[in-house]
Amino acid sequence: MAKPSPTITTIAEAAGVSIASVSRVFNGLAVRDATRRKVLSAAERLGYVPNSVARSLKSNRTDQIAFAVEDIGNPVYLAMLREIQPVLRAGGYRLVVHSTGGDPAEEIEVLRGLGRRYADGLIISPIRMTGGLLAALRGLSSPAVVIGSPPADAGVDNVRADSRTGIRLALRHLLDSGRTRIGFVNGPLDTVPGGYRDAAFRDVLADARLAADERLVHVGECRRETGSEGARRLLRHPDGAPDALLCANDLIALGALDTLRAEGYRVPEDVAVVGMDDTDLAAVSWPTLTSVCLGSAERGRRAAEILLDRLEDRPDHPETTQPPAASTRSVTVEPRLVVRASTSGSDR
Amino acid sequence: MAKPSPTITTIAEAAGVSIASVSRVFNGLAVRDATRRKVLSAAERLGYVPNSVARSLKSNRTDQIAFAVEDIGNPVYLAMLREIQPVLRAGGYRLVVHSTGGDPAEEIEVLRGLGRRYADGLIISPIRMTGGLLAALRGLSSPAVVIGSPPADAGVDNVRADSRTGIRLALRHLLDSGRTRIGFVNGPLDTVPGGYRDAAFRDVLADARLAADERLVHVGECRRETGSEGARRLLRHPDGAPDALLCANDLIALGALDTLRAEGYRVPEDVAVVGMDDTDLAAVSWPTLTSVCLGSAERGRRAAEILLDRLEDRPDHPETTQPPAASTRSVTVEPRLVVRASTSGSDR
DNA sequence: TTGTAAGCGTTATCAT
DNA sequence: ATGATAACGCTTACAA
Repeated sequence: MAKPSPTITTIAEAAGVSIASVSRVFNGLAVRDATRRKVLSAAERLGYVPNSVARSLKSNRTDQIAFAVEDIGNPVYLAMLREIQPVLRAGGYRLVVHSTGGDPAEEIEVLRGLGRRYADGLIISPIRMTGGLLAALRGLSSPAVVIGSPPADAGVDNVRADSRTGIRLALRHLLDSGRTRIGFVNGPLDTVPGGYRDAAFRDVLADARLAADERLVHVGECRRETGSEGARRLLRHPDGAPDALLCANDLIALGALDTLRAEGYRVPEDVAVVGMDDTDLAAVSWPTLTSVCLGSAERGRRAAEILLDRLEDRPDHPETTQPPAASTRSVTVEPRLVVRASTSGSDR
Repeated sequence: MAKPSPTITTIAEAAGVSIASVSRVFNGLAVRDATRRKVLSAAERLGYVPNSVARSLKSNRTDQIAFAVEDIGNPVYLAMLREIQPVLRAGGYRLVVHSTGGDPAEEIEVLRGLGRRYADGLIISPIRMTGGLLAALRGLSSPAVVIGSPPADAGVDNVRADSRTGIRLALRHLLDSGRTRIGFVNGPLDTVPGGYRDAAFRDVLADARLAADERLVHVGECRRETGSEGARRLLRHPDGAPDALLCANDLIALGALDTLRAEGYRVPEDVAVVGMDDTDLAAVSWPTLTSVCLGSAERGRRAAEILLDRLEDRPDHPETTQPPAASTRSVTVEPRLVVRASTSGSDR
């Protein structure tokens, strides 16, 4: 006996009222007390639960937000998710999570999916800002917030990190502690943060009147192996090993630590190491890792808040003239250096 | 000019065909080639995208699966999510993620939400199996899979870990390497795995003819601080420090390592340490942590597969007599010991 | 092959 | 305050 879920019609009949009254009861509209009681008791008895799909069809809202990232297993994106979830929940939204594997085609697919109106809004943290992606974003009918750095004319709300300043903080810290031969292990240059980091590294060194030395720069993937390989290579520098390694993220830094340990260098005495993103791993590694916090968590939270704002602003009657679509919002979250043992002998 | 999204009606008019034909084209049903072309070109021109909500209302499917856990930031649940996502994606489902904060009331709320039919199925990994939760699960109209250990008569598909065997593996490993005074830092006893671990610990010691010593057992939360405190307490044992510490999860083990290091014990020479769950942290800590892998990732994958099976079995016509509702499926994933430096001096 | 029309379960606009 | 009734955008008999 597959009980066909009761609908307002079922309840209306059972309670001897019209479907309109049932609807009113469940929407908290004005009804006589007696009616409300009849409806509620019938609903209770028959186990009625409102159908959110039907409601969505009428109201044109799904109470869902999509969150799309390259890999939800990545601690950086996870940190965003952790902050986004409670904010949206408080706003009455469910969260649909997409892990796109960094494939721009699949990211665009997610955007097209949004056109199907299964979600009321989108938070996306694209790994690469391709033209197709930006076009798809622009064509979106629902509000979206980008966590990342789209070009200013992209016309989309965004929350960005400041990896330039992050690099600067890290380098200043190293220079201040007397390091002068600083190696740099970066991730792919064709990503937005990768490019920024590279430029910032060179700028800051120039400011400090230190010559750029290509043999002190290694480019690879954002993985632990890159850190190991990069460190191995940079340590072989003809003028001797560098006295510090700046790494594009914590995973790379951990790989570098592996190599340093294997090759008998002391950290931080012989070589100081700095990571980026300040993930959980930084506090756990040995020695604990100095890392630049780029504010993933805060960026997630801000993005969610901005999206909720946009969602609230949209009246139920799309015909109504909108308050002149408050122009694109762009927020930058300040980086913060978290000093731990890998650069400062003092804490264990 | 808020362009009201085009619907099949718009397209039908533009293409000079009926809405049925438009629908057929988008569902890959038989239509004359000329018709298909007309429809597709109109759709392309007007930027038509099918409305998934309307489709859901008719078809009674949402193509969404809900995944509910206590805290999506917990590496164990994250490992599940990472495996679940691609499986469901391949099956054509989106993933709605709920982080309930471990509040049974909120878990039940998620289940009630399911009644609203915003998802076709559910994977849930409850931290505590309360009666209310089990009742809510039983009352569910959609298929659900529990990652955890509901009672056999709960009548719900489940994928369970075997923490008993996990504890056994860890203890055997320690005993085999000559440790005899083994401390145990456990999490809350009123959770299912917590209880199992406690019982298993005592059983295995009894099997090995070792007396249980309450002063070698510490119970706390599943947090790093518990590990530090627990280790601190157990090290003060009147007969001297234990020669091994078994910890209920990796986080606790990291806390224990902190204390051991602070108090000058060598790991593993003086005290061996074993964690559980084999999270990313285990490979990163120093020394790297021997840990019992309870198969979170595999459990996630299996749960998703089972759910997809159930979903496939359900005919579009609920009236049709079902194949006798293949009785409840219960799968147990075997634990696996991952030996690292914290118990075996040999690897670095 | 195609079109007409009847729902799917709501919400919202009318009268009453 | 309540009840008919018309949407919402789609799928699907049933007819043609």
